[in-house]
Amino acid sequence: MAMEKTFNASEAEPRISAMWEEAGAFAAGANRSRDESFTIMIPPPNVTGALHVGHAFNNTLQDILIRWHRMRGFDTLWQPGQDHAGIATQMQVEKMLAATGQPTRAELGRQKFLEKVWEWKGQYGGTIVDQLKRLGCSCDWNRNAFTMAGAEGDPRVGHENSPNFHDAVIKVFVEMYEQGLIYRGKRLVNWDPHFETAISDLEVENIEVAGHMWHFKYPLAGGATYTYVETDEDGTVTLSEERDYISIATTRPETMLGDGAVAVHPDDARYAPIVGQLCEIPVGPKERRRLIPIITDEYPDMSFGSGAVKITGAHDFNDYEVAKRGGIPLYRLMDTKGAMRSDGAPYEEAATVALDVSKGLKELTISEADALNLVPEELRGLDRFEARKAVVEQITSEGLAVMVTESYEEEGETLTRRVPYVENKPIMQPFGDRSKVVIEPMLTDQWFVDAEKVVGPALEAVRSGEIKIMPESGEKTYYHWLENIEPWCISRQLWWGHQIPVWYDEDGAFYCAATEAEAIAQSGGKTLTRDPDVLDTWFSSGLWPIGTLGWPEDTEEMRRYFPTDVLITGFDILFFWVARMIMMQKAVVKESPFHTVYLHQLVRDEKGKKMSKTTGNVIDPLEIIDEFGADALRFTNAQMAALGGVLKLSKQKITGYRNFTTKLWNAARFAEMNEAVGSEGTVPEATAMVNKWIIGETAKLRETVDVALEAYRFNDAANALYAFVWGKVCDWYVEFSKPLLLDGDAATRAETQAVMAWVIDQCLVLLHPIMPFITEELWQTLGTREKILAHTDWPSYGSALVDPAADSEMNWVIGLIEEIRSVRAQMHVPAGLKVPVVVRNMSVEAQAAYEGNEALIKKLARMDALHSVTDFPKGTAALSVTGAEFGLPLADIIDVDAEKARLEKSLGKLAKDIGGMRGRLGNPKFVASAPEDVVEETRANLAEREEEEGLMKAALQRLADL
RNA sequence: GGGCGAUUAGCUCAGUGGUAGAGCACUUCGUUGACAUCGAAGGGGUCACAAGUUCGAACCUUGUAUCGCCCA
Repeated sequence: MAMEKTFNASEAEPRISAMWEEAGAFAAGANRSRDESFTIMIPPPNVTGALHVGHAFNNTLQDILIRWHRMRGFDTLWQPGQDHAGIATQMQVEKMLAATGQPTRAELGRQKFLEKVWEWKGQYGGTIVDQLKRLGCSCDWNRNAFTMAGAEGDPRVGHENSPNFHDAVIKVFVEMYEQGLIYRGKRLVNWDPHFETAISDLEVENIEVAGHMWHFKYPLAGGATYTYVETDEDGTVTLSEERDYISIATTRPETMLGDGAVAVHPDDARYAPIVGQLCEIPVGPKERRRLIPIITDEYPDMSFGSGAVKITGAHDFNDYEVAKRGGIPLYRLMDTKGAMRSDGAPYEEAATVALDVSKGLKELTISEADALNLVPEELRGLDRFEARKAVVEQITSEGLAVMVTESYEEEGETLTRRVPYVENKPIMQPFGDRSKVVIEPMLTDQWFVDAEKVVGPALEAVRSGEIKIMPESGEKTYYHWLENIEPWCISRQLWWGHQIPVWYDEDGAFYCAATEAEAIAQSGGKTLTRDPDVLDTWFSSGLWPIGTLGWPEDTEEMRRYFPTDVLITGFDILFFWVARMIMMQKAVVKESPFHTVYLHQLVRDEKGKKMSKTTGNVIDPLEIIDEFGADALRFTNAQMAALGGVLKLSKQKITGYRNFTTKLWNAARFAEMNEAVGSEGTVPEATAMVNKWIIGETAKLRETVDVALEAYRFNDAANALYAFVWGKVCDWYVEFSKPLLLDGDAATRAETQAVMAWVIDQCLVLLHPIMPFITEELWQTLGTREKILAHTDWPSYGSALVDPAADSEMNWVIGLIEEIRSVRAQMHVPAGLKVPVVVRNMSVEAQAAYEGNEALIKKLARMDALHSVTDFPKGTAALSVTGAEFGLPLADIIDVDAEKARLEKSLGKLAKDIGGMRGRLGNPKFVASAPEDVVEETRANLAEREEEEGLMKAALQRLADL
């Protein structure tokens, strides 16, 4: 049965996948031969997800580690699963409903809508699993988990064997609540007006956009005036005028309606005369303008704008802090959609109450202030950006905008006019990372994790080295965030998610319990209503390491596989997920969930740009697998995985590694054609130097690969394998073996077959973690095996197999062949022509090396005979080889000028090297301070180079005689 | 503004103190019995710049320039 010339990936991959699956090859503990476990938790892709290049990269690295450990006999588990992805999934299903003409979410109601989501999940939730299988991921697919498993409505499709994740989430919430780590509060949170839910700080993207800064006058109450004085650095007065207003700059005029105060810096002399007075918000019905106090606070920056800041505690995070410090009421202006409120009492009524508050006649509770709608009737119900326009217009038309003089051209003349002072300037605006709409700081009741209370052990775990974050720069980022951590808002006003286990009675008192029955019992038998909100998706994925192993039950898996070992994930979710997992596992089971975190960058296109649909530079890993095979993509991923490096994926690179699979295939094909198959796995005995040499090289490779993988240097492992297979086995060993296999005696032939078979097998074994498909296919094609390759033992041989004599002899042979080829090419000797070689002054070692390998030297250098001479004939090109003076007698063909140029060039290079080495050795300080082996090596090197130089010089001399 | 990182061959990037590397691209040659998805040979680099530490610096220190990323 002759092998095909190339590996047919599209035919073989599904077949091999099926074989692995049937064999249960990836089950937890498969091929286990020792006690240590090795566990990786997959970063659960969104259940809505489709495989993109980032997943492909990330999962390739995980699979490499998993397969490597499984082959080494560890009790290995790669835990797969999906994340329920609250917002993303709810969005996807709503889209589907709209596209298929079904009732909307609101029309369906909560229960029916959730049924639709579960249905959708059953239908499409397995997509990513199939795609990961195509990549060759050796997860224990029977254990596939889901972060919503066991929640209400779960029909258990696609994660039938996963534990009851929901119970774990609820238990943790209740426990953390009882420990005082979770609390409910009315706080300013990031509100997404599109999804009408609170989101966490991390889900907000601050993007710089073109914005405006308006300057308005807030008139002083009762027409009061003061002298406004500006001075320069020296204290010289630069401006002094009577004012009846205070000037305020704002980028958000629509929030003026909710102002509770104007703040100035306590050191700001300009406003000292009016601190404590009231001023008027210059918007709203003229007869009912609200008055607010002018207060002092450290927050305003005296050099920014006018130095005076309006304080809208309910719509700005900085103002919120000022308002809390100053006891300023928080007036909410918008509804959940980001429109101006239209609820509550008429403006006049609300404004009257607010005025009493400003005057100190009345105090409001937070809820009372929140109930007050201070939006004037004509603005109620308007979108916030419409309201902004209306407010600006109103103020300007009333003459309360700060005016500046602007010059303009008209009919060739330069004229001036007075215009409102509006600065065009870039401002940072918050956007929802999912909805892409402007986020509104909003005062709402939410649930929070008191992050400050759980952050300590998480910080300590990394500081103490219990958890190592790679690359190290990740640790700095981690510290920086955790040291400045804010409360984590975990409630979401969504339907798809873990519903918060809290029930309220009619009086608003609440009871936190795992079940409704327990809550009722707590309440003393009252009628209760459950909190409609669900938990942030990241709250549940934060429990991934234990929830997937059956916690809170005391399971066999928990005991065997927890704590897990390595987490491989993208840099972008260090805070979202990694830090929170550490915090939560520390809080719940008092252990670090893993000992190593490997963070990688985003996978980009070949130019380093982010892949995006709009740019059109998206590479679809499934198309790549179709075209080049999964192994080529995987090898490319491994090869580009330099720690901390930018990941640039190009089709050209993938093509190159696809070619590498072909190269490997053909080396195996050569072995098969020469019956060099059927290795027993034990290192073969060898007598021929060639065979001893390649065995030693293989041993070095195994060490290099293990050292690289141990250090998560996937690129080093991949590059070493590539260099070995292509540069050592294919370029040299296969060629060396030909004379032995074709013309050698029976014993040599048998030995070489055995060694070749072993070497190819070792290539397959060592390459398997990176390229599982082609190696498995070849493994089973080349012999009848006891075990599949995925379960074959990883070798442990090492440098003891290196034979120094074989090593130096073969390197000498390679050097000689390369030198002959080089001279031939530069002298333009026809490629097919066999040439004689002359030699003199051959050392014993050189003679032995030559004679031991004459057949293959002759073949690979295309030489016909070696003649010993006492003097080189005229027109002989000298070879730069140690241990003997070799030459190519090319009297008829030699191009004297070309040969002179060649010699001079190599002499130039030699002179540079020799100069450097002599300089160093001539420096007594070098000899005194440098390590002995460095000095020794330099001496030996120098001697060698000097010998070469002598040969070249003599050759040049001979040319001159021609 | 704060933090982190990068700058090495035409391109993409390895290289943590001891002779500057790989892949691709390029040039020349090749129907050599595994492979043209191939083989052989070759050209190509003041390691961003400046100063310092050192016997010795692409590598360590400081500064400068340029470019990224994260956070405000």
